[in-house]
Amino acid sequence: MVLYDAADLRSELHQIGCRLTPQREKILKFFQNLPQGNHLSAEDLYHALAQRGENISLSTIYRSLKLMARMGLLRELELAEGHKHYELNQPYPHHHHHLVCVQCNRTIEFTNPAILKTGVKQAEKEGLHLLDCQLTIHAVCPEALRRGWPSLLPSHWVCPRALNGTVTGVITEN
Amino acid sequence: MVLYDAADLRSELHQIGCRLTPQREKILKFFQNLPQGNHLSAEDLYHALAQRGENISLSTIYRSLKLMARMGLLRELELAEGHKHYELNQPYPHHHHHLVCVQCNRTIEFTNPAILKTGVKQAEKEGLHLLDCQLTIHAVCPEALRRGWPSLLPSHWVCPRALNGTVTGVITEN
DNA sequence: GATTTTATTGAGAATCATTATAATTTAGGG
DNA sequence: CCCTAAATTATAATGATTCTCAATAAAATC
Ligand SMILES: [Zn+2]
Ligand SMILES: [Zn+2]
Ligand SMILES: [Zn+2]
Ligand SMILES: [Zn+2]
Repeated sequence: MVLYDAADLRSELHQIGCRLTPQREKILKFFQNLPQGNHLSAEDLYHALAQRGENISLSTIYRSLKLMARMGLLRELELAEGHKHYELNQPYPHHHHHLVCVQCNRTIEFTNPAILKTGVKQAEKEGLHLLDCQLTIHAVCPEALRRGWPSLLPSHWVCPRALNGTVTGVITEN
Repeated sequence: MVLYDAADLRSELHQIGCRLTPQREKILKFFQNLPQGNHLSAEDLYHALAQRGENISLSTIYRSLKLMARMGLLRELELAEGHKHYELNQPYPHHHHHLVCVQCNRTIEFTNPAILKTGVKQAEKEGLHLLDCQLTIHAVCPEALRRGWPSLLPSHWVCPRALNGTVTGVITEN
């Protein structure tokens, strides 16, 4: 786990012409003390801090999250909920990915170094500078499947799961 | 490439208690005729169809995109722009992933069967029904790096790229 | 330490994407 | 062809995020 103290953070900020403020310090510290596996929205963070007596305005929360994500201190996640979530950005070997149930939003983390390697290779191949690399697996729990969800899937839908499956419709070579 | 004609689409829709409408037919057909590598937002699609003289209301566009994504006909993508993008959902072996420049939004597709395998394995392990599996690689082009972007990255930021890199701050075992 | 400069904060307005509402139209089973 | 439920449309409403600007506070300079 990588820890930035106030001095580290000040130094990182100064390098890009930004200042260390109590708000930024508290936000980063909050993420550092958050148990692994938590993914907070701006609103989540706002309320969590408020509960601790730290009243940081929502504007500042949004601004800080974006800034710190750009700085590489936080990681911005698109899970399955319509708003962004953030977590501490842990470099390899703590880099991980997410499996999300689109029905109940349960999120499971898993590591897989091969994926990061793929990202490194792909970015290199295209001459780009890699920033992040996220595998997001969308799924539904069996309970959800039983009621509601399956009715919206074509009965024979086999996509990505179907490594060798058949599909209806005309299949043409492309 | 998988092609659904009107009859196929009607059948898919009827299975879930929905009707075939000219709007739905036109939208699907539009995606089927779209060159590989295009990723349209709702607004994009709205305008593209309008240009062809097909005036489908934005509400219907939004509703159809969501429906078809749930049906597995389309794939919903979270690229780097603040709105969703859609493409035809091609099952394996056409399943692919995306490398995005967060500066210019250029998006490059690539295939990698190992990633889908990881998704299948992970979902299975957790007892979930896999729906989709997307590796999204965020990067910036060198031009962007030169001006602007690098200034917002700590000079020594090495994350995910740094398979063996060093990081400032206190590193503790976790 | 006081002064000056400039980034940052906070409250609220504004914007953007998306979803909901309700009246009208239409698909498709009978 | 008729009837009912589903779908479309225009519009309002929502929700997340960003913007604006006056007030505040870092930190560079004196
Ligand atoms: Zn995580
Ligand atoms: Zn959430
Ligand atoms: Zn694509
Ligand atoms: Zn776009």
